[in-house]
Amino acid sequence: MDAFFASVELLRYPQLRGQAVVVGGRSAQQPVAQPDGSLRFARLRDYAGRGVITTSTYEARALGVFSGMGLMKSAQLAPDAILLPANFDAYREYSRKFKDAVATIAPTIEDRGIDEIYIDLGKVAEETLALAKRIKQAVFDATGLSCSIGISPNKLLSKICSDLDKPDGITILGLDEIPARIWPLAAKKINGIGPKASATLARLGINTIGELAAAPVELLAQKFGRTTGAWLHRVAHGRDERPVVTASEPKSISRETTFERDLHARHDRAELTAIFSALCRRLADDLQRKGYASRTIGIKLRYADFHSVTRDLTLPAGVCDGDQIRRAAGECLKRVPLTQRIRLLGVRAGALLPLADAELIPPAVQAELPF
DNA sequence: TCTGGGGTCCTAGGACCC
DNA sequence: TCTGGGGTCCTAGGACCC
Repeated sequence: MDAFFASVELLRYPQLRGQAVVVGGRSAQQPVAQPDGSLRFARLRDYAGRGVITTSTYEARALGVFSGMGLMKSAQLAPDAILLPANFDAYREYSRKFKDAVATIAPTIEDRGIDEIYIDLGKVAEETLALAKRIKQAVFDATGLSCSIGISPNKLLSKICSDLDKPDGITILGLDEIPARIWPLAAKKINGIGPKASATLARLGINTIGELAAAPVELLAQKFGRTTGAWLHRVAHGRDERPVVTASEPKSISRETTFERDLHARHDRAELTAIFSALCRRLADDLQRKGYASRTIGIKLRYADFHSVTRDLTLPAGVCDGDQIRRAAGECLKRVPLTQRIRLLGVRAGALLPLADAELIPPAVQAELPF
């Protein structure tokens, strides 16, 4: 989906169309109704506090403002951009709508998050371009939103292609076109090559996918390890055999929060304890609502210097009760250094078991366990 | 007053078992 | 008179993605 969160907001506030708009910031102000009936929108320059941009419109991107950028920094680049708080319930609703719309045409769909899917078109007997147009039309009819589609022989290439003609684009690619259309692209366009790997590649003089394809696989194996080296070689040649996976079970569920100001374990103990317990309760709610128990409870701390640590604890059986999670997480907390101020606290449930057939730790037994 | 929140996958070492 | 070779589970960290 194109600029998904921002585009959903524009459905609600069509008067903002054509303007630089960003979504993000937990404490961002909702628009305020004016006496004349119009809405007054917050501007980036008015924002104070922590937070990042989750999505920006293409007009905002033209000003250098992208997802992941800190709001305070983006305010310097685009002080007049409109800032809207995120409305996740609405995004989930539109996510459901666009996926359902695609499923009426091609039901073999792999979920890749709130705004992205892979579709297996192998069994859909229709000319490719007409099919792509029909899918886009179905998405638009269901949501009023545009999307960009890449069609190719595999997921790796389709993912790259979907990005080549954004927004509202269609890119169709055959294997014979890899040298001309894929090799000139930056190596980090490959899903799985992030900042670290591209930096390592750059140090080897490898910047494009074509340069990666031409690199000796022994060199890649030497710098990245055998498995990753062989993978880099394969993907640079456009090779990918992964199937479209239509169903999967969650591996972990977590809740975390970044504080408005860094907190100290001793000095701000009461506040930290309240936040910690609230996170555990929300995690317990999530688990029960989704029908899972967890056998491994973990915590995450991010210190003021942004360095993070995790600790986890595997239990003899599953838990999904807030107090039990709180106690297990409390044990984890004891194993973590607490001298530096803390900016983030999180709680995670791993080793998930379907609640229906999970062996649980009864609360009465829990009291006797060493945590 | 840089740097969210929710995930997945991989690696690597140590404990423990046969 | 050194101490094999598998295997699984647990823990911690890190890269990466949406």
